[in-house]
Amino acid sequence: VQKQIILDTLKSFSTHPSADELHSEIIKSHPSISKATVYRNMRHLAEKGAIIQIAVANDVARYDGCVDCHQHFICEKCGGIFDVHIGGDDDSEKLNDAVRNKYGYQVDKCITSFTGTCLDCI
Amino acid sequence: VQKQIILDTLKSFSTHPSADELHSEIIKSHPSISKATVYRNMRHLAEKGAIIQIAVANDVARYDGCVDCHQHFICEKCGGIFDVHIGGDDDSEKLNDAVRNKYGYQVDKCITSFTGTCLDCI
DNA sequence: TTAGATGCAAACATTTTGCCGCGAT
DNA sequence: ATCGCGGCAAAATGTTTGCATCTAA
Repeated sequence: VQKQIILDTLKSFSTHPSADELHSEIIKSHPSISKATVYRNMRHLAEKGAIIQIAVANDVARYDGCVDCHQHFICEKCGGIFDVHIGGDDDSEKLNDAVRNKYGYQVDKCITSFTGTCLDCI
Repeated sequence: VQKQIILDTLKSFSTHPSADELHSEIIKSHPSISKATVYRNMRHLAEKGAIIQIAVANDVARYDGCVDCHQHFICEKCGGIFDVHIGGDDDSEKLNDAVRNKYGYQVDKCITSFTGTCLDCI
């Protein structure tokens, strides 16, 4: 199954690659894997919750193989995405509960993204 | 200038329309405005900070004419986006400062998005 | 008269799909 | 034999751009 190759390759990234970047990396070791397969499996993995899809304004979708770190810092200069660990699950749950109580929605999760300028770009 | 028409129409929405939805609404009153103009002006307005572009996973870009309410709840069933007001600017600033202190990035803002199921879809 | 804005259509990039073949159960 | 997965290319989608035109300063 190619799914495992794709998942392993994604996890080997410290950055958060797009499907295209991931495919470029994968074909170095598995030249026959097609882009469609990468896209298909990325979607399946994201639906299963095995990976996280990061939606970025004015940019393609990026993927994160680490499902535990839910926060990202996005540099508006270079487009880089960096992991951020602020607060904890408690804080997230507190926010989720606040939304549940105030609006009645069924809240699955919350994601906080920071934007600005990264160290290299300053 | 069509920019004002576009901005006014966006502000008349209680929902957060895509560029396409916004264009459909605009041509009801101004039939000659083209999609390219809508896209162009949306980008300019978003760059100026007059409107907010909302990036959604597996969906097109949506726009928000209200720049003050920075939080959204996204329904994964119907794709609807709803405004959420939890916490305040203080909380945001506290998070921003935490990221600044821990990582040294220049943090412009943070956005918290909640996902789950909305009232209609429950 | 110049600079910017607009409409139209074509171009573009990203992502999805159809179809066929393959391999495992 | 069947069923799902994968490769390839084509399609679909959303967004941007080139160009000619028009308007306003």
